[in-house]
Amino acid sequence: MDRADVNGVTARADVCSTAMTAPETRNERKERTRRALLDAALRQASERGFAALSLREITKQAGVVPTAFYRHFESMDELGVTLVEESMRTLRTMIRGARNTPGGSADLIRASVRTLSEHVRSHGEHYWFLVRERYGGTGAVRQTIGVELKLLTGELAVDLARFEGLRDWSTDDLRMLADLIVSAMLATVLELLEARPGADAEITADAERKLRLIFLGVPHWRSR
Amino acid sequence: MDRADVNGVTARADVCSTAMTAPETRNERKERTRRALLDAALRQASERGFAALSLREITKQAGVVPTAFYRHFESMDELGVTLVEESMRTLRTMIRGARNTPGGSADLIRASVRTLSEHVRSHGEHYWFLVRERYGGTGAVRQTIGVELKLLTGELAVDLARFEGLRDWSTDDLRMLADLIVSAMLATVLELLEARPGADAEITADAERKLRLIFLGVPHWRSR
DNA sequence: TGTACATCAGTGAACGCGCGTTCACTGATGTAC
DNA sequence: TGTACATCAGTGAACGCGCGTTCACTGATGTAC
Repeated sequence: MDRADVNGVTARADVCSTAMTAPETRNERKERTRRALLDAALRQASERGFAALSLREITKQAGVVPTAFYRHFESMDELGVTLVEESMRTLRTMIRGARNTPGGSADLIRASVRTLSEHVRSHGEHYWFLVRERYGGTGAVRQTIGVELKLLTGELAVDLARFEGLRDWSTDDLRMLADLIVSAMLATVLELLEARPGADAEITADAERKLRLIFLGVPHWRSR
Repeated sequence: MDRADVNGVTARADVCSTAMTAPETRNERKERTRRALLDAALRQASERGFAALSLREITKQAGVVPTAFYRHFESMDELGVTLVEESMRTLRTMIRGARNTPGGSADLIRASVRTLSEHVRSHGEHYWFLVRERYGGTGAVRQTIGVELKLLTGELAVDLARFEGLRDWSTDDLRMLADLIVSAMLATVLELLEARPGADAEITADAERKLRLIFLGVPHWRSR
């Protein structure tokens, strides 16, 4: 496969102009090329890392000539930041999903971990990208992810403050707890990504146990 | 600086052949070039990631012509694996140091975290390399680190088994606990590496609190 | 509706550059006698 | 100790390749009248 031929629309339109194929405006076609570029970049970045990407390979996979790249992005960095934003949106969606599950504390842990693992399975490339670039990346991409993760940790701390045994915890202790949870869950994400798909149940059970252990300590915590 | 001039020995030997400068055999000089290559590679890899290295830049920094590289390594991959081994040796030294500190449980946490943070400060490049390639790397380098980290976690689990409250824990629970500790400490390492040096005290205090919280849950753990 | 013009996504040739790797070489160090 | 030869770390020219980026272009789509 040499060209993905994203823009073979013209031919198709000629063949079945009277059928129900969308007429597709110039803007729509441009947007489609843009997506093809982002998708190709995400796929490659989640495999080899963003730093190893080449503009020429991306455009080739997107079925477009190298110079066309500049019609959509000013530089690879701009594309990278766009990918961070999209991946972060995925992550936030997951967290919102986990937050909104009803049920008691034990069920909440189980439900949250399940939400996490399903999300990792269905958005693997976004999670690969985030984990990879968080630790292995450079420049704007890496930094943006770091900042966004700190924000998410902060939000989680606020969520935690609403729980029974945590109401009287200091802000700083809550942040510490949120931090601990986030790093445990990031490790879980990496395990899920690296594992053969069959091992999901084992990994999620493990993640649940880690969270359970952490929360077992909560009632006995003294700030000083 | 164009050349590091690792091998400017001849000139020096000419000038002060009667002084106490080492005569330096051919083997010693070769070893010195090898080290210069490894050092240059480690420095660059810990900044930009191993995947972004170029053989030509490494040899330039080592003060040697590109083709000389092949006198020491068959490929960049071979050099990479050597770097993993050296970094892992550093990590193991640290863990051995932490293991051998005497004192009670609370002191042990404090002393271990201190050992960790001092080690990260004095071997920053090794830790950058490990963290970067563990998550962001590819191929042999990444895989080797993953395996070695699993081994270390296993050793930690064995260590934990000796503690009072953990004697009757199942092997699997101990591994889970060790896993949790390792991921929390890896997150701490990354924080230390990214922080301005002044923030060390804060970060280590935070790491201590995380470990304390985890161990608070231990007496209340029920395996099933 | 039909025509004349503007827009602009995608093209393709061309550029200079740093890359990894080959090869035959040089000349100081090491070794055998 | 002195000489003749072997070793081999480092050299430098050369190669073909994929890279990012420039530029003038084409021709379908969109717009104004």
